[in-house]
Amino acid sequence: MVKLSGRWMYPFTIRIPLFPMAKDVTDDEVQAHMKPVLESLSFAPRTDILKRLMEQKREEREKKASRHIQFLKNVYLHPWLTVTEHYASLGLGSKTGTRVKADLLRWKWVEEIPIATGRRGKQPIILSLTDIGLEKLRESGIQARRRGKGGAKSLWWAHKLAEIYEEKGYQTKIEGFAEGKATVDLELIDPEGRRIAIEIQMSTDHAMENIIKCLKAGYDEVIIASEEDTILRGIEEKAESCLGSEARARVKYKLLKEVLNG
DNA sequence: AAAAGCTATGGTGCCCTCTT
DNA sequence: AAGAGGGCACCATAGCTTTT
Repeated sequence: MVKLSGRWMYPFTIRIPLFPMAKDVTDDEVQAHMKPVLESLSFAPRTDILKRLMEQKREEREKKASRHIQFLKNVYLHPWLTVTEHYASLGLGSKTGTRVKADLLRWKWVEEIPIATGRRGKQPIILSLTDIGLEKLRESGIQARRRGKGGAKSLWWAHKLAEIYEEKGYQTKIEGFAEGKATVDLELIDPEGRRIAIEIQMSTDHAMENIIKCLKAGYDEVIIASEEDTILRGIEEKAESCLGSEARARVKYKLLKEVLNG
């Protein structure tokens, strides 16, 4: 019984006839003796087998890689999902999901971003595409645009807050990926029909533009929300000097974790 | 007030069975 | 044999509570 690891798919049997052989036999004599025997045997050229094997290996690799690409695509399309939510939405168990994620991290296709929720327990983790990851998506024929770094985080907050407010009976609308459009991160309509805009600020950048944009759009209330108190204070300070008292009264400043847990 | 302990929450690892 | 997947124990963490 012969089994060749890796090069021949199945074990096979061979028969070796007993043949008394003189000790001083030459190679030529052996070849001459074996020639008619070898010619009578059928054989498959090894190149075909190798081709088939390589094909099979390639298919396996592609199948595996496609799972990684699927995961990557999911991260791109739903950047607000946490790690385990990604697993669930892809139908991966925790084991498989963890493995795929570990690969993506090892290859530096994605980065982990923990979120300080202000709640007890481990911080949920979301994933963000790296430049390499973005390139991989494009190589796979998926149109993918570069998105801002704080993007995934603010989307997570927007979705989480939307969840919270929906439970309280608000209508909610989350900003999509509309390019260049002046939309707010999260739009709320309370049960009485008051329109509220929530802008999630990861830094003080563009804060005043956002506030003015929302005020002009006619929201009854504008909430500036941030993870950090220092950011809120910084924005508020600017607003104090830029806005009139009427406008100032419509703007509120809240810590994200307090909105989430309050 | 600092330290230690508790606990809810999110994520991970091990071991097992089943399938291919 | 290797991979998939399920079950379950375990780890890490941060806020809360109790002890010192």
